[in-house]
Amino acid sequence: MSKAKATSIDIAHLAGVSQATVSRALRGSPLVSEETRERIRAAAEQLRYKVDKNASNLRLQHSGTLALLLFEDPTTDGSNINPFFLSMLGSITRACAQQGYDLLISFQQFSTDWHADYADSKKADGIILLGYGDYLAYLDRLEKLVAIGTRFVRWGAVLPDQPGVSVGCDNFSGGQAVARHFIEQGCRRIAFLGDASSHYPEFFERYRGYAEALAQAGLPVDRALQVDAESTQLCGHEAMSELIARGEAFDAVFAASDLIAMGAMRALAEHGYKVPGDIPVAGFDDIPMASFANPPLTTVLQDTRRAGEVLVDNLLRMIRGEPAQSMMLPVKLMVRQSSVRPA
Amino acid sequence: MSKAKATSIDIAHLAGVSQATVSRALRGSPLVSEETRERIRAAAEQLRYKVDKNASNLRLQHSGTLALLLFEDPTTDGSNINPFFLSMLGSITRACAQQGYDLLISFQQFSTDWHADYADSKKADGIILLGYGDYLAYLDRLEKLVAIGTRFVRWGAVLPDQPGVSVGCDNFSGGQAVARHFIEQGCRRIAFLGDASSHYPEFFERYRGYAEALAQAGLPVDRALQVDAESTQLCGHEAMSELIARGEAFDAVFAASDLIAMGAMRALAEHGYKVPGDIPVAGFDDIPMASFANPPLTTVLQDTRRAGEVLVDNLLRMIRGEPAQSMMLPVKLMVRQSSVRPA
DNA sequence: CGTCCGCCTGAATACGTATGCAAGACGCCG
DNA sequence: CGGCGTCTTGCATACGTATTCAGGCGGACG
Repeated sequence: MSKAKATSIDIAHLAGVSQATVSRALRGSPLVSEETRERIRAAAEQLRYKVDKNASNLRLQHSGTLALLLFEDPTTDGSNINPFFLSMLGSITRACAQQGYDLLISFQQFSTDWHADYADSKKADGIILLGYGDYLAYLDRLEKLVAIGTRFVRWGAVLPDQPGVSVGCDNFSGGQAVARHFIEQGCRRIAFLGDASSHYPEFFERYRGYAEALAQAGLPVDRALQVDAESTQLCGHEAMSELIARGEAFDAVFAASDLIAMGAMRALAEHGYKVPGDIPVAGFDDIPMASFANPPLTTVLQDTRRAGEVLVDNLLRMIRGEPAQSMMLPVKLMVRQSSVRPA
Repeated sequence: MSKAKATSIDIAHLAGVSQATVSRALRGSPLVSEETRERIRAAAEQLRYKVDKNASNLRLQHSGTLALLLFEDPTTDGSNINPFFLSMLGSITRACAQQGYDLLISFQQFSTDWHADYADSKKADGIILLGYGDYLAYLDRLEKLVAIGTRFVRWGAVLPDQPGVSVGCDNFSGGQAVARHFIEQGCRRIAFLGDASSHYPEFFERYRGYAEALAQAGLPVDRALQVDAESTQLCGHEAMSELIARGEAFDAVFAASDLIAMGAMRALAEHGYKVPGDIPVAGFDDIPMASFANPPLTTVLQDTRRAGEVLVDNLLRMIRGEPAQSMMLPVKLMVRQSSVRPA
């Protein structure tokens, strides 16, 4: 085995043609005769030749790669990533592979100045943005990305007049479905655990759906039943404990994410509440853990597989210069044991 | 905003120097005076210049990128990836970032002919191999990788005389610890759910540790208590059901992975066994789900954070031409409720 | 005053591929 | 026999950066 990697010139030499012909042959150009192509293919095989992507990309001015930027709350210690995003990551990877693109992934502190390094440096043809965080603080960066013409799509709440293309699930309907599910069982004071401000529009949409369902049923929306919480078990535990400490009466808990719900269930148990007997609970996301919780957690399924495909598809469309649109994906209420009061 | 990306020549023009000086200045060469460097930095800032990685990599003959190849059993439907590997992925990403490398990830069907495309095509300087699968079938590919001089490390069982560098946890001791934990509680017929052949050396090592602990306690190793299972909940459920159907008496279950354990617990419940009252259960991996199982699952913790660091560190060492060694990481038994019989 | 040296800069080139342009071979038609 | 079109190939060049080599400038020293 010779040490140096073979180049197209080596192949040309071996096959008795010019380097240009080698390049054409291997890229499937119709200009080269089948006979020559076969000879070149054999030579390439023999020398274990692989096209040098750096050279190729430089020449072609694209990279055949997408970048996935995963933002994290600086609060999380980092060893365990939000499982919902991991699930998205899996489906995005798969969608990329299917389209013949490589995927570069990078974890970003939400605070750092990331802008569009990957795209600017031509390491990636486009960017996928994923992660919770303070949306309003984030907005001006999105605008900057649009201004400099970076191709990107983001996962998150889909709202009117957003910069760039966004894909997200129908958080509003999801929130509505959960609240209705509780209302149908006779619950009247449903707590909401999760931030509910425009800084966190995904949670906010879930909250708005919940509030809408209450209003439609003629029930009051009591802000005393809402407690801020980021999407971690710890925050869920704290939020639940705080609500209990407030002494406010409640007869159901809607957590804005499954992690929050699991923390809340633990806190409820610690305070002697039975789930769902005393207090039914529901979450949002349908992470794999949800169906293994004790009791199995009612939640709202986001179709991550579909989401990954849509994200990648939209991004590739932008890269090709075709029009791309923001899109809202349907959700599905998964009723499990945690939310159903025994009759 | 001009459409075309700025190049080093544009910067040179603007700063009134040559392209060579721009390159030197931005790479921190001591050859350029501080005053000039500052002028160039300002010009680069103004034009939003970013080094073109493709050109840079072509010139430097390296990519500043590592590739992570994640193998999957063809059996899994693919929408959900083994959470343990996701956890590894998270820690590897982090370790890469810390070292200033980008990470390219790719899911591979175990059967496809992957060899070393990423490294050969210079998209990555080295490769990390991750995933279960038939080790013996896989071996000749590893040997081929070594033969063509591809830099790679793999996660898996660490055995004598393996091709290349491997990093894995101490599966043998882990298996031993679990078995001892059961034996101390008076269990004598401990079932083992998971493949136990040299085709799946990680599980096999766990099995060997288990067998060793039994032998040391003077207990017989009964092959009738072992059932093959791959690392999914479904397989765990099937394996457990089969063992019950066999009518073989058993008084504890050691599952070779947490997913298997969770499937097994469900099967036990379906057949009316209480865990841990009737049958204590333990798993392996300590995936995040384990502590949320019902009851919380006793398992063996693999330190994925450390594992990621060691993998990346070893790989970078190889890339730099320094010596790298296979390495076995310690494990820790996490005793939770699922394995402790009420007194 | 000439020479040498240290410090900084520019010209030129290489990295490996893809493609526009020109041209050779061949056949066909006028 | 010349001209034209088709099919295939080679030559030359461009992509943007990093580095080698050569040289200019000023000061110090003999």
